[in-house]
Amino acid sequence: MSRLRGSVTIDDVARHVGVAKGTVSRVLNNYTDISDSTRKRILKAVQDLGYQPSATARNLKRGRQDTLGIIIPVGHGNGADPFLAEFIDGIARALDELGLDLLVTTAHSRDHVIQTLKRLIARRKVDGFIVTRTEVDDPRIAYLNELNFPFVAHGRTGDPSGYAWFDIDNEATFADGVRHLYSLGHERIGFVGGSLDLNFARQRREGYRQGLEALGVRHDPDLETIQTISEEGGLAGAEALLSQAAPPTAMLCATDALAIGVVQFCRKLGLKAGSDVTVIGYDGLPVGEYLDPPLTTYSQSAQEAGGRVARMLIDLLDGKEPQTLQALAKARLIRRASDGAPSMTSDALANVLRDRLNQQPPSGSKGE
Amino acid sequence: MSRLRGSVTIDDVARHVGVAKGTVSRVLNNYTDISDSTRKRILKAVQDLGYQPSATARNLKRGRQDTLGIIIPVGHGNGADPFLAEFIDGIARALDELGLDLLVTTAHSRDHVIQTLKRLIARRKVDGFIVTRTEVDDPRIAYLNELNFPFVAHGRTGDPSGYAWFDIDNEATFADGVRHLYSLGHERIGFVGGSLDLNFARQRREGYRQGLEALGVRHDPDLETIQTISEEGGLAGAEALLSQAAPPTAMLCATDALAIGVVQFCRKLGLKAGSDVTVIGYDGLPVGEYLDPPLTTYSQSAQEAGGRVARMLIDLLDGKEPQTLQALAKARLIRRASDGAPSMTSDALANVLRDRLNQQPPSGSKGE
DNA sequence: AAGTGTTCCAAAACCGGTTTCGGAAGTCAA
DNA sequence: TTGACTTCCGAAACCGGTTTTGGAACACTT
Repeated sequence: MSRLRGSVTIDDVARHVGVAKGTVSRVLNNYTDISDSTRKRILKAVQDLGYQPSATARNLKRGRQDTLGIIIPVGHGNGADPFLAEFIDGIARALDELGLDLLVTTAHSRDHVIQTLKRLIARRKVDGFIVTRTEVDDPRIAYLNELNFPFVAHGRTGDPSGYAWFDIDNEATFADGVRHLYSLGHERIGFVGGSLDLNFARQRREGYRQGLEALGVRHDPDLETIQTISEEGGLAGAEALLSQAAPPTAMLCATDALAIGVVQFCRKLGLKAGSDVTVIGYDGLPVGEYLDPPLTTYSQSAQEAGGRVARMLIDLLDGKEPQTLQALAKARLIRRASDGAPSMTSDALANVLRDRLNQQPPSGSKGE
Repeated sequence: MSRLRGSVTIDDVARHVGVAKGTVSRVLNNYTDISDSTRKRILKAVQDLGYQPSATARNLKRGRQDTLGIIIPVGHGNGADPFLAEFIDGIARALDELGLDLLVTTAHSRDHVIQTLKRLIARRKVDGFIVTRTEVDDPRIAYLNELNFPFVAHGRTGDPSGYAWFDIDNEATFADGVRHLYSLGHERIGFVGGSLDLNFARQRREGYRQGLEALGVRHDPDLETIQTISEEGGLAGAEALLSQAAPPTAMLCATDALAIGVVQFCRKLGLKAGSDVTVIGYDGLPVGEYLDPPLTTYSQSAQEAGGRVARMLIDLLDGKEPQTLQALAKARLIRRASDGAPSMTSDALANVLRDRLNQQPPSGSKGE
């Protein structure tokens, strides 16, 4: 009969038992107005025939898809983010328990993201979205809010009211970073930050400043630098901070990518991170473990975050108010080997650097 | 009227124009039996009302979902694979052009994979699957073949006939690796492989052997070791090969994870990869760039592979025969800095190693 | 015996599209 | 003028579920 491979429909079950298909449906949806004997006969038939309802047909009537969407932004060709891979893993695990699924799409520009959002919503392919890498002024969030379409953000925007989000307490974490460095004995603590368009970058700088203030250390603007978030940015940032008359003995970096660049710059100058100078990153990237020395960094569990965000979205779809779905978590310090007590004062460091910066070869030639 | 936010249905459009909804549908599906004037009026109304057909309703009738599925296997808690992140990116890009979407699920055990497969098929949520990390005897492929459900594998199984796949020519690539090492001057070339349950691991060892044979170099079983694919496996593999009387001066590794372990073991012994000993990996992991020295490796573009596999699956759904959809690609050698001409003979190396292996401290303490 | 509830389920409407069927109107040749 | 074809489109069936409606059968009052 049915030309689709083995697909058993509700009609097949109904016919097999000799009842109306509505009755089968009611049994499967736990209505109470079915006699025990009929219920049993139907359940047996469902078993025997291996019937599973078609998600499509059910969704058409119900108006739900049992599918959540995530749109991952990807740069031009430059691979995907390992954080996102784990994040998605966390989401998928959480959804699996509830029989929901995750639709993953990538978008390569700001316009493309909105366009994809629009398509997925109009075509009704998903019930809600998970938005990652929020910006201070995020067009996706504006769009979804306007449509009143359910979503949860991983990370906040400039105005974090009125929608559901889960975020790391960047301020507290970076203030903690400053405290940690200070307790190691560092007094000149630098900060290598990222573009202030990104909300988290702004918050991390704020946390750095708050940390200093809490300790009563004067905030020196020369110890702060803003770079693009990349290894190159880290190189530039380290150069900017270290070539000063009174360089920092420790550098707190907004991301691991920046920290990796900083460590590289230090190595080029023959400085060893962890003893000559201290570097701390943020992200807990696996790459950090293989660095020389292994990078000390703050980390949140991406998988945990994914699960958390997914559960929040489900709550939202169940009717909870977005305002009640806002949560902060703190990142954990993973001490590896790029931090330690200062081996020399800022002045001594400046002396060492003065010579080396001059004789520094133009490029990273390895020598024999 | 409609209680769903702004959702315009085909009926709205039909009413607005004053035609039957079937007519609207025919216009949108490019039927030819519609007069130009009617077509224009309808298209205008579609524009004006911002109508987009509901994927759900369309799928119900069509029996297609315009959605492909991928199930990523994840170990217990130990993060996701960066390769897969890029692979998914490649798939998503290819699908985006055609308006298809990708459903991503994770599974944490063999049974769970089959179970998820079953659910997704029975519920008719996807039209086809992409299967990654194939095993020599892969239950997923057996299951899908049995059901005659469309899928494309990334990687082959022991019996690669009868289904669509895309794979790297592991044999050719590893034979090429041997040739490369030989041309650098290495004569004792080792191989650190992975569990032979994994099909690619088997093929890579085969390629290694073929490479030797093609050069007329005698195959020495002592130069081959099989380890679990991980950094630890690499450490163990390096120890096994290097502690012999006639150690290899170069080691070809089945994956980057193994190669990373090998490099680490060498470093612990004070050997520098790229000069004292040569190490080549496979995977092109970004991590490799940050290694000291940066790892020379073979790589396929994960993104490209994803796109390729996605397009194959689409062809399959369009009715192409699976047998015509089988393709091999060759990996590219990315020369970084862990390979080079041998700086000493196997004998000399053995001498150096003899001392160092004895005075080797039990654990990886860094010293000052 | 008639009226009033329950209990249980069949039948039909509905979700929003696609596709089939058939017929009205117009065109053209005979 | 009539018959045969086209052209174009309305009406209805259909996909496979869920939900509403309504009524048969039975038990229980009064």
